Amino acid sequence: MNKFYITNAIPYVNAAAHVGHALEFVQSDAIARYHRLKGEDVLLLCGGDENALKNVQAAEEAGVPIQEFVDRNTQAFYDLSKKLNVQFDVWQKGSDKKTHYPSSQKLWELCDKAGDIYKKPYKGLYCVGCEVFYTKDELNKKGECYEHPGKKLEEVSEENYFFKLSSYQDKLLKLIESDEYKIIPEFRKNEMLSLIKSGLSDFSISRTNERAKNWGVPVPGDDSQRIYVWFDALNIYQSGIGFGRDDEKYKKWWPADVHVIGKGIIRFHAIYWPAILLSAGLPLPKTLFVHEYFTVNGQKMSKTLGNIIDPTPLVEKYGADPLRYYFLAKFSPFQDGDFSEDKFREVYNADLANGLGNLVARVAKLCEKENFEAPDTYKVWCADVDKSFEEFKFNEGLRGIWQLIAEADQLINAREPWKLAGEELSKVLKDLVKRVQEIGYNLRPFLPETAEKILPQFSGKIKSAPPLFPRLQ
RNA sequence: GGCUGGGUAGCUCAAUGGUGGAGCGGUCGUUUCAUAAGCGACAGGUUGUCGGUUCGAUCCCGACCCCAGCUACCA
Repeated sequence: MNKFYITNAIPYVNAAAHVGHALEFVQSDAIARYHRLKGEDVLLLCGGDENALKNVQAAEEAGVPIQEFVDRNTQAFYDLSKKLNVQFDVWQKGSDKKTHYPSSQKLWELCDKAGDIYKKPYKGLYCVGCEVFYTKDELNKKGECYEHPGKKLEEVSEENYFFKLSSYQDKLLKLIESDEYKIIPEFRKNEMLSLIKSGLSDFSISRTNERAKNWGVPVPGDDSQRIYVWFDALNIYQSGIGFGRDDEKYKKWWPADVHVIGKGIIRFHAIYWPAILLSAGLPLPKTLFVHEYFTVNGQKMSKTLGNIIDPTPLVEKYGADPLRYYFLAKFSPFQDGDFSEDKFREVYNADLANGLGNLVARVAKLCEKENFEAPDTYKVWCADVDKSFEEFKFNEGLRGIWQLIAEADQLINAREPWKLAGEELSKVLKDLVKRVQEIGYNLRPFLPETAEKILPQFSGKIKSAPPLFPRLQ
């Protein structure tokens, strides 16, 4: 049995989840379910990026101890995943001292042994908002960072450890160019290639305890420093499957078959991460699937704009599958798409209530009246669905399924089964039931709850049931 | 500023170097198995602007305008 290891990006837990997180959860879950249903041995991982300094700041602001703060926030993300019927097999917390700490320290030691970690005094412009050092050419005309215009940068000097990213420029270029580490979509791959060609600089991978406020994974062999963000956060993909503590498990699952991420963190996944793994002598992930973002009225969601949409009330109001459908069917993963509840409601009525739900209801009723007994479930994957998971174009797979729904509706109108009887009627019903079974079967990775209602309803004696998706007024 | 993506019917998007398509919404007709659902029909949009290449461009080239994103701690 083939293993398939997929990771969802580790949410940054300094703030609450928004619909964008929900989108990625659902995408990862659909991919994982598809491969699981294909008979592969699948593991889907997510977790909490908890060691970042912003968490410390946010916790202080909230007046809550750091650990309690990250536990609470991470839990909120996990709860959201459950509400969306997303099945994470592993939820790895970055602040877990037993599992994650030793794993990140091992990774550090491997890179250190390879001679890729060195200490040097670093003097730089530090943005307190970003918790990051910038070089002059990374700042706007006023010498401020783009994320926090109006905020003056501090000149800070401290000794940090650095990772020799510059040594891996040529190797990375080859690996990405050849698709040995495949970046999807193509335009993101090209973006990364040109970034690598423009030259890579070494990056800082530690902070003093003071700056880190004693939060995060201690640097092995130097208790005055903590491992800094990305070196540690990316390693959750490994620590969650036993790296550094359970070799058997790690060897079974690593490397990741797919990392699912949003475009905002592509550099770290496309460049930092493979370089770190190369240094440590570990296998590289196979595919990086980079999705775009939700916008609201054409603009990015941001705290400063105050246009962040909380998915939780939406799931509670409409249920997981309607949202999953809207996310997966009505957006291209490779293009920003505008999210709106009004549009969602329109889609709900048109596609779910009038389309899928109504078809299931009308066929069920026709069968019930005839005491029709279903033949075995028709178990065939649609070509559109297979293709959509190969290419990560979930919207196209669902479009294919909705084509089947339209064809079934057309068939009913054409054959008018309510006017038929006997042999002729059962032939039509048999055909219709087969179609509904096919639809239910293919719906499983996308709308698991709905599929789990349709398939049992259309086996054995078929009975009418309450509407799958009551029409919204 | 640099880089990326995009500007096509009310909305969301697709398409090809050769008389501009789909879905949704809307309008009209029709059916009754069904969730006031289904089916059928209709929709005239100077395909961002200006030039160029071409027998011919929405699709190729150039310039420009507009929108969005990334610019090293964003799903």
